[in-house]
Amino acid sequence: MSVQLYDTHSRSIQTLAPQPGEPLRFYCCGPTVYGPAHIGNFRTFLIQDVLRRVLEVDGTEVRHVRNITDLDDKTIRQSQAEGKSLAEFTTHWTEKFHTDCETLNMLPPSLEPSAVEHIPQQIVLIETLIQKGHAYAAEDGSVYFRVSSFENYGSLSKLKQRELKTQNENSAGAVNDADEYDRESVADFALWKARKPEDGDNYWASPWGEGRPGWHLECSAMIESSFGGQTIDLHGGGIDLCFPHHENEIAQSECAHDHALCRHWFHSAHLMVEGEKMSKSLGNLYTLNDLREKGFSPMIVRYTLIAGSYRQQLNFTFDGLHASQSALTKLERFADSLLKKTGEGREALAGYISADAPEDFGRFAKAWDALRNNLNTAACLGAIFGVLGANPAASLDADGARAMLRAFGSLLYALGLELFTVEEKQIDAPAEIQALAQQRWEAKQAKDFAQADALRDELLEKGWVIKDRKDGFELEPG
RNA sequence: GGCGCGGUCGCCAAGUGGUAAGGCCGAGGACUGCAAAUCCUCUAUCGUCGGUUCGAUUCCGACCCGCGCCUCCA
Repeated sequence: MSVQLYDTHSRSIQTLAPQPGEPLRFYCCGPTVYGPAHIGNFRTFLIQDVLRRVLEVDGTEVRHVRNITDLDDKTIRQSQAEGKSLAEFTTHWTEKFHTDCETLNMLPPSLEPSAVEHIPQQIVLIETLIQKGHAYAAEDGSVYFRVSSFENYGSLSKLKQRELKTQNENSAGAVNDADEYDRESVADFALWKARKPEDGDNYWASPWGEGRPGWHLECSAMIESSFGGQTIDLHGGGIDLCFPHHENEIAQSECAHDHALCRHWFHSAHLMVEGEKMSKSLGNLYTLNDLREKGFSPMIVRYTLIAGSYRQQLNFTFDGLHASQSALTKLERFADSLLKKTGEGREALAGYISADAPEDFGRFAKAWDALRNNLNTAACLGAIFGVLGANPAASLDADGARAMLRAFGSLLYALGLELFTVEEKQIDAPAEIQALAQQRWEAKQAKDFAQADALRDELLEKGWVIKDRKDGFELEPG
C-alpha cells in the first residue's frame, strides 16, 4: 500500500511516505484573504484535499497544515481602501473562505497558522540568516536575502541565477525597479520591508526598524513553527508559486536550518475559463457564489474541478459543469440501486462513506489504484463508470450490495464527493401557470389527450415546460 | 531566450510497444396516449514528417500549433 505522486523537484514520480512513526508532514500555501477565493484557488485546494483523503484511505496519518496569508501588499492595500483595520478585514475573508471550504466538502487542515501571528518567529529567522551571512539590511531598514549566498538557488524551478538576471535586464530593457536601489542584486528578495506611509498602521518593530515581513518568509516561518523545524515530507501549491515563492522558501529555510525544507514538491496546474486565462479584466473570474447563482451546486463545482489531471491545465466551462451534473446524477442512481438491495434509504449512504477502506475494493480495485497512482482522478472516475456500466447491483444480494457500497463509499470519501446534495432548481411557477398545469394533469388522467396537449402547448407558449413524473408533474421554465 | 504542460471520437478526457477507459452531447431501440424521465445499444486508429522495432498512438529526432511560468496571481 502506498501512494505515488509526481515530485516537481526530481521531475519524477516518487512514493509518498512519512518518516517512521511520524505522520506525513504536509504543508500547503493557503489563500491570501483579501477577497472571495475563486474557483482557480479552489482547484488547487481541492486537489490537495483529495490527496490528503487518498492518503488517509491508504492508511497514512497526515498532518495537514495550510496557512492563511493575512499580511501582504494585497491585504494591506485592500483593507485600507475599505477603511477597515487589517484584522477586521482579513477575519471577514478568512471566515468566508472557511464557509466555502466547508461547502465544497473540504476537510479542515490539522492546523491553520496565520502570517500575522508569526511575526516574532519571522524576525528570529531573519536574524539567523543575517548572522549566517545570507541576508543583509539595507539603508532604509529593509532586509534582503542574498541569493548569491545559496548555491542551490533555482534548483526547484531549474532557473539558473544567470538566466534570471539576463531576463530581468532584457525584458525591461533596463533594470529600473525602484527597490533595486538598495539591493546588491536584482535576484535578492525582501525578508523584511521597511515601513512605508501607505502601510498605515500595519507595521511592527524589529531590530532593523519598523516594518513588516516579506511574503516568502511568512511561509518559511509558519512551516518551521508548525513542524518543529524539521524537514517536511510534502509541500503543495499552485504551479505559479514554484518560482519565485517556493524557491525563496527553500533558500530561507535551508540556509537557516542547514537541512532540506521539504522532500517532495506537489504543484497543480492552473485553470482556464472557456479557453481563456482567468482574470478580472476578462470578467471570467468566478467564485462559488457566482456559480451557485447560476444554478450550479457546490458539489458540481467540486466534481468539475477534481475530474481532470491535476498536472494539466483545466479548461473550466459551463458545458463541463453540465456534464459534471449529469455524471453526478449517474453516481446517485447507482447508489440508489445498491441501497435498494440493502433495503436502506439514501440517508444510510453516509454510513458507507469512510476513510476506513475495505481490504478489498473488489470491482472498484482499478478505480482505487488510479487514485494511488499519481492522483489520477480522471482514470478513477472512468473506472467507476466502467463498473456502473455493467449494472452490478442487479446480481447482488444484500450482503454483496453492502460490500460494494463500502468500496464505493471509500472512493467517494477519497474524492470528497457527497451524493444527493445537488440543490434542485426550485423555481416556483406563478399560480396561474400552476392552475393550468393542474388542469392539464386532470385532463390527462381522464384520458382527454387532446385537451391535455392543448393545455401543454398553451403552457409552452407562456414559457413553461411540463415534465410528467410517476405520480405527478413538474414545471420547468422553458 | 530559459523552465514546463499539452495537441486522442462534436466537446471533456484516461491510457498502453501488439491494433484505443470513461463522462457529456448525439443517434437508434424499449417504455410512454405523445413527450419527459429511466433502461439498452451505437460512434475514433491517437498534430505532421522521419527513425528504431516483427509491430508505435505509446520510444527517439525534427517540425507545426495551443497554453503556462520566468513581474509578491492557487
